[in-house]
Amino acid sequence: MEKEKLVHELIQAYSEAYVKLGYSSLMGKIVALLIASPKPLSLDDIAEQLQMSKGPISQISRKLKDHLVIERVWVPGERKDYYKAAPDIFGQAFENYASSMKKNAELGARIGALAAESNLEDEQVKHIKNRMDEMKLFYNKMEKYNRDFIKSWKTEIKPSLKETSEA
Amino acid sequence: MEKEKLVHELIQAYSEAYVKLGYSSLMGKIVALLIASPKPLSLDDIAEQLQMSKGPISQISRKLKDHLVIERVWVPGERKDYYKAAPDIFGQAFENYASSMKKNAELGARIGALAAESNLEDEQVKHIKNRMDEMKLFYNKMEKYNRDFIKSWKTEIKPSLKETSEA
DNA sequence: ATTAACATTTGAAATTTTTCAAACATACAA
DNA sequence: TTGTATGTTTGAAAAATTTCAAATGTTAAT
Repeated sequence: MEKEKLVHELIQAYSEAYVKLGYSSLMGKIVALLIASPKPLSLDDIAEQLQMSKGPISQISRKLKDHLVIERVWVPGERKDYYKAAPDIFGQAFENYASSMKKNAELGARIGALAAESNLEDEQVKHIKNRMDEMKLFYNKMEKYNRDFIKSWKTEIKPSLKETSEA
Repeated sequence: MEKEKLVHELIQAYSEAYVKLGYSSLMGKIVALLIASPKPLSLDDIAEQLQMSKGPISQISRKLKDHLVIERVWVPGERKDYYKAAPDIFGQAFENYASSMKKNAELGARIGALAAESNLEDEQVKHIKNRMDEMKLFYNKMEKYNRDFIKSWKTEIKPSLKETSEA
């Protein structure tokens, strides 16, 4: 299979995966493109490869950079901005997801507390309280697993890779 | 705080959370409503509480049922369909997420294999291969953690709750 | 078999999101 | 300072999604 097809497939798959995760299709495409590129790409490069105007690419790239999934890098002698995938892009994406899950634990805690302040004699309120306690417990446990996983990835697994694809 | 406000807050929060996770707002609302309800609700009940027409509710409910997040239950003497939150709704939602993550490992494997079939002399192809290997490794490890977590939840943590909110 | 009570599908309307092209802003070079 | 190369914002157009109301199926009781 030729290189172009390879990259195209990756972009396609990422585009769909990102949509499924609630992000924009363009986000997935940019991420895939940068993952596939050994060299940093400029906004113009990205726009050209994706056949799109620069406006949305500028916005989405900034958002991705804010979320630490990609990085802006300086290329000597160049005036343009260049972007590349973050050194630990998979780990970083996971950390973003994990922090959004954290909010679920908080939600359980918050609504549970409100229920407790309310009338616990009421059958439905009692029911809600129970469900929220379960929710809190679930997402707190999950948080712990998430922390363990990312730690093991960062300290043991990832360092064992020899690629030296680092910045 | 009164009960209505409580439920309203939960619905609001779930609606937003579901959108953030890439599902529809209505999905989140239905889920929240069923979580908050001690009794199963009919499509009409849901439509009335959410102040919406029944069409979309019918569609989304079926989708939620297909994904095992809610269940259809038979209410004696009633002709209507009734729905309730799945007994382990949090665990089930997590399993759905975990299975979508599985696809990431598969993607890494698939594209990595394609790269290997291709010209590994090419710098970019080699780069892609490396990234895909990392991806595969990451999501495989994650899968293992996910399995461990859900197992521990189902066998140890959840059973320790005494609510008996089961079917 | 007919009717009544429901769920589901459908096509159009409303809404939201994405994208574009152009205007604008910024920073560097001359 | 002026001009040029670049990134960003913006308002409108295009596309996709959500919702509704009405039509259509489906099931169960009579």
